[in-house]
Amino acid sequence: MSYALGMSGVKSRREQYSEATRAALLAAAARRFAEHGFAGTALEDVAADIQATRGAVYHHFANKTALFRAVHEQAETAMLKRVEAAAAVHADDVYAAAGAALEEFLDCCCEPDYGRLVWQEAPLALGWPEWKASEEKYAFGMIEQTINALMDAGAMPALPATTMARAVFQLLGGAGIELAMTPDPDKIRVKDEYLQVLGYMLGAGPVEPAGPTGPTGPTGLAGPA
Amino acid sequence: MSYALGMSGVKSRREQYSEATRAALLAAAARRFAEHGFAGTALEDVAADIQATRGAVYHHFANKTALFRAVHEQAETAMLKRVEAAAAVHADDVYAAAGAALEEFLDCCCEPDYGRLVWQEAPLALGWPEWKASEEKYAFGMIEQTINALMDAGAMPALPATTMARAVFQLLGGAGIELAMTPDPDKIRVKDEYLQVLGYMLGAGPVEPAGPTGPTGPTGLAGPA
DNA sequence: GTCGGAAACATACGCTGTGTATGTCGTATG
DNA sequence: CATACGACATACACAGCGTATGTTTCCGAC
Repeated sequence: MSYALGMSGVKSRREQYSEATRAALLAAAARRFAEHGFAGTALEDVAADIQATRGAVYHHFANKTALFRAVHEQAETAMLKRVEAAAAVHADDVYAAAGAALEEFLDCCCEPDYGRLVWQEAPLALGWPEWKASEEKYAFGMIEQTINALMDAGAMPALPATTMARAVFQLLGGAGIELAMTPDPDKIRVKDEYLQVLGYMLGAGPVEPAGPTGPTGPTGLAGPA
Repeated sequence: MSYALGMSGVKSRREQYSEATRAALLAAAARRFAEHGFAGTALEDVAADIQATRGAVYHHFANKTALFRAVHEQAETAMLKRVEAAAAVHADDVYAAAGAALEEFLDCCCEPDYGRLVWQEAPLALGWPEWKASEEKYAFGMIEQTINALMDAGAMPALPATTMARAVFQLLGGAGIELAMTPDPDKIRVKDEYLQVLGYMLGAGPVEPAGPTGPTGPTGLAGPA
């Protein structure tokens, strides 16, 4: 057993190089996957972007799917971090927190890569079962939590929570993919329209066309009566 | 120009044979695509199901994508026909018609093939832009029509209709895919839960847990106040 | 310091599957 | 009955994944 220093936090030069190429591969793969889709990208090209060969890819990842899995996981954790940070600002107000989280999520989807990667390619690349299991950990888990909080607060009748969460989940996914594919100049408008519609559907009532910093917050989620 | 009889409705024996194999190919492809996905099915296997070779496939269809396109279009028109028939029963009542259409659509999605084909494989096989354009003609067009009717009837505030339709569209798609993947014994329960949730989101208010033939119809869509 | 040894790649190969080009056979038509 | 065309089957070229096998470079021990 050599390389005993690996676990002490000190990285040998070889390890540093290796991690660098691995990171570079991930970055290149993310770009390619987001732009040309999973099936549309050849590992040869990914490797070429790094001035390497497919050998490097297959050294760091078991296969094409594993590479995508890594890219996907990276994108998801980054999103989750952003959304949690946005929600944490309103730790005292459930409604404001939900609204902030919602908007931050939609912003993530405006990032050209995220929507395509997570909502379009992932189910294909990973297969629906694994994709669903993955979302259970990320977006879906977060949504279910929020839904439960809103139900407890009385802002929403006690419907089957899981199915409700799934519906919202799918709704956000649709909005996300739509936003990801919308040309830049229209993004803001479409996003606002989605916020309105989501506010109506979740708040379960007509919503005044509040400005982005209106009295009920950007989502139009109405507080308790 | 020979075969002048082709346009008089009379089919020569050759044409009959040709159409038969074409139809058989479509049927076989539909099964394969639904079961193993687009990327997971080899044209070789599709042809083998017909006791033919890939030559036959490439004779009738330009390429793999074109074959899928034909299968997809067939599934969509069949669905549309069913839903329209279900809605036509309640020609006088907008709410009942919308409810019947909704439930029939979900039933279509319970068909093992439809959900997977249309909502999972189609965007991949056809590419997102073409898939979206296609849905514009089928499901989405129908939904937008219904939404407009509901808005006109005052059952729904005048939100951005197109975005609202897109949201509902995505919602139904999600329900469809979920139902398509749900094991048989749970299908009825999940479908009912979705009907409840959809009723809440669309009717924009709490919904009494009505039975399948309750006073407000199976969707829980409330009539005008 | 030098000497195994292993990690980090590169190179070479086989396989599967698509798309295309060419061949063959039957059938409709003059 | 000869000929042409449609409906396929066969054969081939090529791309892309996965694997097996080198080759180099660094690390650690003696």
